[in-house]
Amino acid sequence: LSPRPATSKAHERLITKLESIADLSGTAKAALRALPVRIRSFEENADIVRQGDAPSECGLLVEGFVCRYKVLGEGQRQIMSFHIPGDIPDLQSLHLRIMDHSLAALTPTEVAFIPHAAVDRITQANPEIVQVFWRDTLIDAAVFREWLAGVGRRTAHQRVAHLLCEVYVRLLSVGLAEPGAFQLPVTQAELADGLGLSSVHVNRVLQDLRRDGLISYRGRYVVIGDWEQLKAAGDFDVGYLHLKDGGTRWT
Amino acid sequence: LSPRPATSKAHERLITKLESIADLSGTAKAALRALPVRIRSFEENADIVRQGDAPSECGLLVEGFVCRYKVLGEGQRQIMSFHIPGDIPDLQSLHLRIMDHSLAALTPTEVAFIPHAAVDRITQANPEIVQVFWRDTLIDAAVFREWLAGVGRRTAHQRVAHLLCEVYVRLLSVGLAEPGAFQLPVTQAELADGLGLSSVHVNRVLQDLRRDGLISYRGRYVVIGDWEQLKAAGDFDVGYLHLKDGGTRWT
DNA sequence: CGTGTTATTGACCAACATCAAACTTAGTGG
DNA sequence: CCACTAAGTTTGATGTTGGTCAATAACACG
Repeated sequence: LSPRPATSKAHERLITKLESIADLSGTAKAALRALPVRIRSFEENADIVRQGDAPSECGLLVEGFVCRYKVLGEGQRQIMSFHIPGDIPDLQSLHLRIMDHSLAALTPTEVAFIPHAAVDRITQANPEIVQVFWRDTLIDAAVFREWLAGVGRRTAHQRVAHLLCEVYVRLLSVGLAEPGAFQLPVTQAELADGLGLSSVHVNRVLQDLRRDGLISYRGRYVVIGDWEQLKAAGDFDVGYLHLKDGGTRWT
Repeated sequence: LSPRPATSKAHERLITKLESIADLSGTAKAALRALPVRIRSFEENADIVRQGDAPSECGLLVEGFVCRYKVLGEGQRQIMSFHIPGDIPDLQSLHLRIMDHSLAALTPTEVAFIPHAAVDRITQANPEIVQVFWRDTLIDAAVFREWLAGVGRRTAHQRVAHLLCEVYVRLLSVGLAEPGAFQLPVTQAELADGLGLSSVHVNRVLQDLRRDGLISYRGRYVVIGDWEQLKAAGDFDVGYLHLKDGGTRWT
């Protein structure tokens, strides 16, 4: 579907993302732009990759929102991360052949698939690119750690506030949020699955945050009422996102 | 302190560990054995690296038990992983300069520090080694995901059982557990901080597991009473550890 | 033996889950 | 433009897992 503009958009998204976490030389950017991609669309709720699969490509998210999740024994779901355009949520499949979790579209989505072989080639030819890609997967891990700490030790209020801060800063860092507001195209049940809470409780906490003026929202559009208080409520410290400038630009 | 035997032990530990998750060529092993290390000891409870540090070396654990942890706003602690000999818990510091968490010795510990410069050199010279190291950090991330799912969605009983399974299999896979039994040199309060529970509750759950014959222990020595039931109780599936043979050898 | 840490117990409590119903909203087709 | 529907949000009532506090018992170590 519309290969020309979509592919170049894919490449620009990727470069924007990588430049938010590291510096890229001209050569590196050129090499990245030469990466072959195959665009595919997914509808809301479709699985992009499934636990147990052994994919031979990585999916670069071009448009839409995506999550990683596991389904546990009793049929409960835990979402382990949300992803925004520019992310490659299954970059890890490059060296971990069997998926230990699934990837699903939370909105209608456009994904640019890049063959593992092409990624292998570009990384072997260009040590700078191994570094950024590796770094990107390490930042994923840092985010998992932060979530783990949150689910393990933070209250429901802190968790919700923290998540809002995280999504906002990440969107900002790739130019996908306006100052003070952003799209969060996710149901409260999905938030709950990411926060280790019930959707009922998420709803109540969101109401508290609105009542206290920290945020407001209509539909899936979130407006930040008081950034400082929201950060405080979420015990949020950007450090763990390892953005290029330490994230100072966004806080 | 005793450089000769300690260093070679460090290298053997590393190689054993890496061979549990990937195949290594002779060249790769030779290169790894040439890695310069500086051995240091830490006492129980000492911090090895601290959140906010920008280490210039990676620590390869040679002897002892180590954990990664974060301290949150209200002074609560969340342990995010336990590490056993052969692990390089801060390998990530290679591409994530500022530590977003701390590393502490849970027992008297021996760590072999490897300068980042040396790791950079060995990886640039040997694509096989980038792959294993990268893979190792990806497996760390997979473990975080599994813990996240556990803390988010599993009951206390499941979490405790799951953790016991995990530690057991990981020790087995590097030859540090006998069949059916292993050392777990960790207090119940530390387990609690890893599981997102209170130490009181961990104690009660452990008693249940003993009463039901799934495990038994004296001091810090755990004996598995019924492996199948323990796995079932913990909803444990080795897949996420991404061991070389899929982990089938250990289950 | 004493002393400090860790494990265990009991009583009580709170955060959050569950269940179920009502209300909104956005979309769809007539 | 108006039912009609399905998804999502909100509310209330009630239940449970696991937390907190505090005291006691076991150890381990010098």
